[in-house]
Amino acid sequence: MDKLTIKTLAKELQLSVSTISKALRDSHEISAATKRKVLALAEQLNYSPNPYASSLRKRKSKTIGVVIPEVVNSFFSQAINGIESVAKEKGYHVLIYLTHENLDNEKAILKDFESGRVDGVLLSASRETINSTHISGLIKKDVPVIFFDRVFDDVETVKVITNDFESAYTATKHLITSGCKNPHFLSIISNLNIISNRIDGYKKALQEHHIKFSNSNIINCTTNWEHNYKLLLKKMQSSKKPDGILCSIENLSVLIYQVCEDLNIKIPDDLQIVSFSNLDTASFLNPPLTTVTQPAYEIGSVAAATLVKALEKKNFIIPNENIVIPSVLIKRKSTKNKILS
Amino acid sequence: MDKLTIKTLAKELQLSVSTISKALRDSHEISAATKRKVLALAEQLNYSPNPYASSLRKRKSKTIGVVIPEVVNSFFSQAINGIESVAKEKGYHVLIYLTHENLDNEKAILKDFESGRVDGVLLSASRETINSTHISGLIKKDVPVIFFDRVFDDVETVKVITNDFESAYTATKHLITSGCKNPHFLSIISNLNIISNRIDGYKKALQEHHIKFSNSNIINCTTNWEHNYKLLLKKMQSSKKPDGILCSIENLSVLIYQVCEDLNIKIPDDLQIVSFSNLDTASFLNPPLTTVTQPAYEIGSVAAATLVKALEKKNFIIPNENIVIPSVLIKRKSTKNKILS
DNA sequence: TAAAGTAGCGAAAACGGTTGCGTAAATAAA
DNA sequence: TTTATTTACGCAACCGTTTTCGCTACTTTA
Repeated sequence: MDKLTIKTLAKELQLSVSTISKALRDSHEISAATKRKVLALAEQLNYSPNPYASSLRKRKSKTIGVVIPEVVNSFFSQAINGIESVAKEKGYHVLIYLTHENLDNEKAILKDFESGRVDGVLLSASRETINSTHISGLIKKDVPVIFFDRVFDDVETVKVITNDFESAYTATKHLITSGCKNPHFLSIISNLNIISNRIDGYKKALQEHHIKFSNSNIINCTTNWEHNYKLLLKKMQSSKKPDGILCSIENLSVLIYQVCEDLNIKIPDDLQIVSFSNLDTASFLNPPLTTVTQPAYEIGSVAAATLVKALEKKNFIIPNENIVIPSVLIKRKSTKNKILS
Repeated sequence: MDKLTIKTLAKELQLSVSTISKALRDSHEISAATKRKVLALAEQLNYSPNPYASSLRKRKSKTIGVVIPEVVNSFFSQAINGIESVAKEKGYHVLIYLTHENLDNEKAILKDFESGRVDGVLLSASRETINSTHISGLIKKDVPVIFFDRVFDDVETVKVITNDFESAYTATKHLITSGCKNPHFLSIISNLNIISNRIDGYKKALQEHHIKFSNSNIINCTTNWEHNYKLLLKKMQSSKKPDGILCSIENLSVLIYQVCEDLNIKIPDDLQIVSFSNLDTASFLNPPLTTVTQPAYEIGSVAAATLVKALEKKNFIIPNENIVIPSVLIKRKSTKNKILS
């Protein structure tokens, strides 16, 4: 079978390729009758235009690149869901890349994007990322980059985020009013805004309740599960062990549950826990986990919609703006919900 | 700034475009000295070749299309993880498409692939899919399609699956030997192989233990959460209510936990549950959920590796073969683990 | 020394659409 | 009827690479 191109149609209908092309794109230069004939034949032969030829000529790929740390994660998979829904609606295709929380991977991916493979980028930085210098190349090539969730302030673009500071503040306050005297902050070492913002919110709550903060209140995990486990095990057996934990990373909440089980620490009696988490199963954990639930789907869809809108404009300028979609604290049984006066 | 193409390099170095192209691709026709110069300039100018021009010319996109029902799902996100890892290693890009369990969406996506957008396809069918007729167009255009997990026997290609029949058999047997007299099968209406295979495995276990099977033993859910909830609620209050459930769909396990909580049904005393599931949180549910855990990552990576291998061959032929990677039954507290003689 | 082979590079034709411009015929305006 | 305008289409350049083929100069072999 011969390859089926626009030329096939042209020959068959005794028309020029340009006429076919215009007819297929519903140009006003072409008569309705001709359009009908062309569409009919295209349909009959099951013709579909080569996207790469089109992309080459139009300098548009109708493709967006999504760069995230990981996919096995409720937050990110929900965000993808949101992204995909608007991409599909707007006729865009989505390329997915995982950094696995590694900065070099992130750099390599963004570098590849300088080839023009994608029209725009949706990026959630890895935990190793310390600034946004590595995206300057993309900006220079007029490839818009929109950040979501894990953003950097030093780059002038749209950042779709949640209210990390307030959420951490509220969550910590919830721990304290539920009786915690020594709430800790469980997280990862990172230069990420979301982390520092959450820490700040946490600190503010401590301050308001006259609980003095020390650096040992912050438990920093790594990517090494074994190491993290031992770290937490040790922490939970120390003399000044926490009676409350604000967990900043969804995956770590499972870890702290594990440690509590192994050490026979009762939640919430011995330790209260609230975690930033989008787990569907939060309410069915033992005990049900109090969560700061982020609007992951919305963050993804808003980021994608903003990007697409920019791409469709003639001379798009990405405003330097934060779009904040608030998280919600869902109180469950891993905290006591006491009301203190 | 002028656009940076192979011509820019050619002009700068007083060489022809073909020489540049060959140098960049490390052709033996080009001297080492020239290659060095070209590479150096390319590096210096931060040149990266246009992938669409290359794809057009080479008729290869180095891109694979991944079509799955949903992404907010431990199994599929782990599978993506596996797919991405081999794609990255082999220099392939991955386009993600979600069917949302809808056959029309699936058809539309596969239809789009006939344009040559992707070199190959990794497909896990939607629950509505009843056969594989809609992929014949792709096959005709020599776009290899490899199925994973949710496969169809009627298409001659590689199918990467797990041992659904045996797993369901083993899981059901586990329920029965743990004391269940009336184990039910919780699932969805679908023509999918995985469903019928699991039902067959379930039936075989019943038969071996002389438990008579009736159609009412199979609880069929839809995509409507509310409807499913009511259905289960009713089922669990009926006179012949189940004392054991084999849940065939990960998402439904949360539902049954919810119903049990609302009806104050004790797990595992009143109802034992085992679910096909890849939830990280399974061991921390209340009670910990006995699961048939599928090798999701491996299924994804094997499927991707097989596809890539086929794509790299000159005249690839996709063998008609099943690659079976076994699941493992992990017994936890949602079943009793009694040992009956 | 002549014939044959090889190394290194360039010209040009693809790959499959898109688009600015030109033009002939048809229609409208003068 | 003449002129201006519109309609509908074709021509050909172009998007940025890749690849075949041909050419020259140089090296090897008989």
